[in-house]
This record gives sequence, structure tokens and C-alpha cells, in this order.
Amino acid sequence: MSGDADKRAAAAEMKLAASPWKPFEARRRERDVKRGAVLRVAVSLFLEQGYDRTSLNEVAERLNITKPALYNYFRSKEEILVECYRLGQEKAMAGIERILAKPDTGLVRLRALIRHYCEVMTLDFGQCLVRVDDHVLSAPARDQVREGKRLIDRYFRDFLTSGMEDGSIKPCDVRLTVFAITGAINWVGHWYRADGEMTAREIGDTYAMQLTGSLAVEET
Amino acid sequence: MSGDADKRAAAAEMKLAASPWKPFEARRRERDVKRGAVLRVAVSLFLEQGYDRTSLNEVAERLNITKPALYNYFRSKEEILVECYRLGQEKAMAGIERILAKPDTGLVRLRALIRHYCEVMTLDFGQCLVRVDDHVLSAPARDQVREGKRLIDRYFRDFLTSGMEDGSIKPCDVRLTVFAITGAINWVGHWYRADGEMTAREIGDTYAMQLTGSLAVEET
DNA sequence: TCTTTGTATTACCGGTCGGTAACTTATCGA
DNA sequence: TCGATAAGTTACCGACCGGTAATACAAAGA
Repeated sequence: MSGDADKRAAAAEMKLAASPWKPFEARRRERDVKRGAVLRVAVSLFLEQGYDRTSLNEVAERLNITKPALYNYFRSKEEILVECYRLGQEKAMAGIERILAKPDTGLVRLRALIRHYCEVMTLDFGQCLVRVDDHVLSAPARDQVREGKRLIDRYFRDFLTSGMEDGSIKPCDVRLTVFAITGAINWVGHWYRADGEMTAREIGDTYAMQLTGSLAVEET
Repeated sequence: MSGDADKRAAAAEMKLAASPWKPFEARRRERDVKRGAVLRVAVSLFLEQGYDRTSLNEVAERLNITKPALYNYFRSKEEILVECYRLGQEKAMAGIERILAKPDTGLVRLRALIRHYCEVMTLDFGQCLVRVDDHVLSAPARDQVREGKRLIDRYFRDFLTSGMEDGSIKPCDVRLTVFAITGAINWVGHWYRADGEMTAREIGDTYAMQLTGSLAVEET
């Protein structure tokens, strides 16, 4: 927020020494802020009313602009939704990379992923992944989004299988077990309410233990 | 199928003694068959393309009729969807009543319900419950549908709590546990394919044990 | 045989929505 | 100060879709 102002002030003091790129950057940053605002409003409306029943006029109205102005930031309505999906997947992947950063058993990693994914499911962009139907997208865009979903799913399977290999998890049907786990967590995106009884972290902690309860080799 | 023909033949033999209601009934039955055909085609398309992206023209086309003909059987597109939901819920409730018919422990009943609900999730009308978004409905219709969903959900909770009372299930957070179970099963409706590796029954049997594995008091 | 009833058709309407063209305005660099 | 660029605006277009007459037609009942 005040970072921009600070930089502008510093640049003014430096006079001619200031980089000519500054204003461009500032402008780009402003643009990104607005782009982000569009996405936040859009995803909120998509969750509230559904994608097809949310018109771009409504999105624009909540931002105090008009529909055509949106086309300064996005090429189409579909691109807006694809970006929403992407942001949700980005959140999930960020957590996965954090988990991969330090060595752990498959069980510990799986539990960490469950905890993290639960929190993603309490965010609008995360809920978008499971509450907005793929089918509204064109075939190529849908393939792209599904590729991202598969990528995340793969880590659930990887952690589970590596847990079976390192002995921290009992042998089981990987496919079916991962479906059960991801199904349970995805469902969080449907019933979670920010004003509910449980915080995102509490849900994550509970599910991390409960969903792996019958899988863990040593009882903690 | 041949029941109609049999009855018609019998009525013809009885001549004048035949009830004048026969043709009415036959006509009503034909009507119901056609109504059912509309619903089967409609739900299939809703799952394939989404509700909003499925036009009544498409539905009619697949039935080799025209759009206005649909209005002989339904008052609106919304009514079609509501009926699809209702049929799915009916399937679920039928199983619940069968479970309630004979006395059992909470655990046994919960497992039976999991098995049954898994099978419902492999049917089009069952999948409709979890894959077609509520939001496309008007407020009153949505309330009606959600009431039905809540009813089913309640039996999951009832069986779990009664299991805790009769000692067949360990104490746990009912709300969260049921969410985990129903989430996992609902997810079946998203990934199940009729041409897949597992049959509906196999999935049900596996999940019935796996999802209650950490809840059961006595290990079987 | 005449009439009625239900089922289907063709033609059409009103409204909405995504997207575009043309124009205005403000900001920044030179 | 002037020109270029970006970000808005108003006005509009074409397409589609749910739903509704108005009508044709076949079958059943009297």
C-alpha cells in the first residue's frame, strides 16, 4: 500500500538518477491490483450464484465500473474463471512445495497435505476448484484446469505410496483411499462457513488424524 | 413391458365385462413412461454438459420430439431438474427404509447406509444430487431440494449417534465425522465410471469398512 | 360418425448475455 | 506543451434460450 508512495518519493528525491522504469512498474502494479480485485469479486459471485448465472455486468457493478472495462484485464469471461481456478491451484501447490522442502515419512507428508488442503478449501479460490463445475469451460480450457487438478491429486497418491514404501502406512488400495481422502476434504469446500464453529486449522488437524487413522502403522 | 399387452389381451377376452378404466390407465402408463424417458435423457445431459448449458431443444432432440412437446409433461425446465433431484433422493430413501426395517446396531446400519449410498452415487439420478449445482434453482425449489438432502444426511448422523449409544461406535465428533463420510461417498459420484475397474458394490463394500475403520469398537 | 381430448408441430416473442466499436478522459514521457 | 498510451464510458449487435400461442392430427368415447 504505502510501498508505492515510498518508492515514488524516493524516486523524486533522486531526480534524474531515478530509473525510467519506475512509473511503468507502478502502473503495472496498479493494474495487477485491479486485476486481482476483479478476480476476488468474480469468484465470490461464482460461488454465490454459479458461473452461468453471474453476468459480467454484475461483476462490474460490484467494482463500480462497467462491463466493457473488464475487458481491459481479461479477454473473456472464461479467462476470468480459468484464472480463479489457477489461483486456487497455486495456493495448493505452494503448500505442496513447502512439504516437499523438508524430508519426512509419507505419513507425515500426507497428514501435512491434508491439513494444508483443508485450509485451501476454506478460501474462495480453493472452493472454486470443487464448487464451480468444469463443464462451463471450453474443451481446451477444461483440459488445462483438469491437468492442474490431476497434478495436485498425484501428490496425494505419491505421499500415500511413499508412506507404504517407507513403512509408515499400511498397504491399501491407493486409488480408492486417495479418493476417500480427497472426497472428504473437497467436501469441506461445500459446508465450511467462516462464521462456523470450527476454524480452518481445527478442521485440518482433525481430518489429518481421522482420515489417516486406519492407515497409520504406529498409533500415535 | 409385456404387462400392458397381457392386460389388454385379458380385457379383450372379457369383452363387455372389461372395466372402462382400462384405456385411461393404459394411457396414463404410457404417459408416465414418456415422462420417465424425458427425465432420463435430461439428467444425462445435465451431467454431461451442466444444467444451464443444456437447452430444452437438445433434450427434445434426443427424444425425437420438439421442445414444446416437453411442456406436455413438465411445466418448466426447473420442474424437470427438481424431479431429477427427487428421483435421486427417492432411491436413497428407499435404501434407508430397508435398513430401518430390521433392527441392528448403529455401526451395522451406518455401514449398510454407506454401501447403499455408494450405489446411488453410481446412478445418474444419484449423481445429479451432488454434481448439479443447487444455485440454478429458484429459492423455493432450492429449499425443497435441500430439505431432502438434509433428511438423508440426518440418517447418517442418527446411525452414527445411535452407534455411539449402543456401544458399537467409539465416541467422536458426529458432525465432522459424518461430513467426512458423506464427502468421501459423494465424491464417488464424480469419479465413478460404469466402464471402470470397480463395480458399485465393490466400492460400497470397501468404503463401508474403510470409512468406519477407525470408528468401530470391535475389530472384525 | 361426430366430438372430444391429448399430443405433437410450426412460428414466434421477450429478455438476457457475452462481446465489440467508437468515443472520451486522464496520465505520463519527451 | 504536445502526442501517445491506457482505461474508462455509452451504445449496440447477434445469438440463444425458456416459454407461449395457434394449429394439426390421431385416437378414444358417445
